[in-house]
Amino acid sequence: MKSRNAATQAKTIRPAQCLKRVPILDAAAEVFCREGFSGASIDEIAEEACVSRQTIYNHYREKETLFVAVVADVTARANTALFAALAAFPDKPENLREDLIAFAVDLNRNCLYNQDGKFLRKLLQSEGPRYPHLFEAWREHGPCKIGTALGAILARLHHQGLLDIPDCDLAARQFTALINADLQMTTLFGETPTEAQIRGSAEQAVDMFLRGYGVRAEPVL
Amino acid sequence: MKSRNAATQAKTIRPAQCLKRVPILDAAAEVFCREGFSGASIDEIAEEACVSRQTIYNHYREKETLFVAVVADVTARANTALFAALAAFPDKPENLREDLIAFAVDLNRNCLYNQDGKFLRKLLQSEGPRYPHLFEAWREHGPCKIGTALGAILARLHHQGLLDIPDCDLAARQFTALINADLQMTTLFGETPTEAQIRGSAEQAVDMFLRGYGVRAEPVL
DNA sequence: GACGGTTTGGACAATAGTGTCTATTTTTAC
DNA sequence: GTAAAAATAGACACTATTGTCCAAACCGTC
Repeated sequence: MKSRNAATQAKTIRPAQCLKRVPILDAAAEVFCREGFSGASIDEIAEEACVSRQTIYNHYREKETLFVAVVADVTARANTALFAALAAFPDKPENLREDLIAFAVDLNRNCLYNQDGKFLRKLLQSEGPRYPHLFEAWREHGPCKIGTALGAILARLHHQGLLDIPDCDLAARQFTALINADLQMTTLFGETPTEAQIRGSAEQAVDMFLRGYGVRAEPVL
Repeated sequence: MKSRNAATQAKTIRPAQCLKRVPILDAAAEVFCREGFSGASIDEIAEEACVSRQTIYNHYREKETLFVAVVADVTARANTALFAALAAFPDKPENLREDLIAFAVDLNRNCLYNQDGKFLRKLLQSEGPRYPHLFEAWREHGPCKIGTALGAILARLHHQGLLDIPDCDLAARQFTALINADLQMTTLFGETPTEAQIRGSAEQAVDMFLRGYGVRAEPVL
């Protein structure tokens, strides 16, 4: 919005070997998550990062630039965690119930209910409409991928005769919904669920899922 | 935070017959929902309500008072809508599948995915941690009640031999989770689902629910 | 039409936050 | 050791916003 005369302070620091980028991004994620975009102040972020305010302006020209960088940072981490969880599902499951439960626990613990997941839940909802393009990369590589990728896994299980699923994409959405069923009340408080809650929720969800889609001869023990 | 000398402007307008309270509350809900608490300005609310800024300060001493009033207003509406949906479920369902679908549609359309539901989803998440007591009335009468009340309905259906449910409270949570399974991706965009989406989601959810908990002789047609 | 309660508009001080500039110091690299 | 890069601290203009004060205009009813 300013005239930005190219001679003086027109460029930010890039070189990548800077000690302060990571602390700034972490602190900014924390404060943005707690206060929202307009509620977060640069001073507060600087203090939490143990960094001078000017340093932040050196790296990111303005508040919005910093916010964009934080979102990119968090979404990248969230996506790699998501792919790791998907890749960890065994090709030939030996105990289907246990494998599904382990997958659900992994997904919830390392993707949805860790710090990054909390950030994305809150910020996407509050600032998403204002930055339509900003979370698009995450939506496409994250939640959209989880649908198709999990759908593919379920299709394989169906093909292997371990499950009986008419619509695999729908079943994938239902699976992710079920593993959150017990935890949504907890997140209403703004708290993060305990390990025991995550485990219990996953067991209940998988049992319901298998009751609906298990091969009807007898549920896998 | 100010000295507030009791002689001058110490009391707000109460008499209840004031033409401007409703427009103010509606506009404030809209702006708070769109901008968040700290992002919303009194001037913006006044303009949207077609009201002088001073009028707002006459009714509600400060921004926070207005916010509290808005939350109370919205939660009251949301709770009555919720009880209406619960009360509308028939005592002796004739066609269980259709009755459950109608209930799910009613719940989603009139409680979770209308304007009030959007407000509560967004504001509880962003401002909930800062006002722990503020949303408590809604949580107790709303989401907590929906669990027990829906659990009671399901227990009755189990008792009537129309369903086979080992844990009714768990089944209630799973039911609400399932009817949202298809819509969560839509809400990530900040959009509100269409009537057709709500209907389709309800059908898929009830079918899955009945596959898991229907009496196993034959699914109700 | 007079009166109390309500609404309005404008002016105002106080505060807080953004972004800039500059000079100085610390760290890193060669 | 020296030079470049990065970090710091303080002061600054500018803007936006909150909340207050006041006088005038606008209702309704009696």
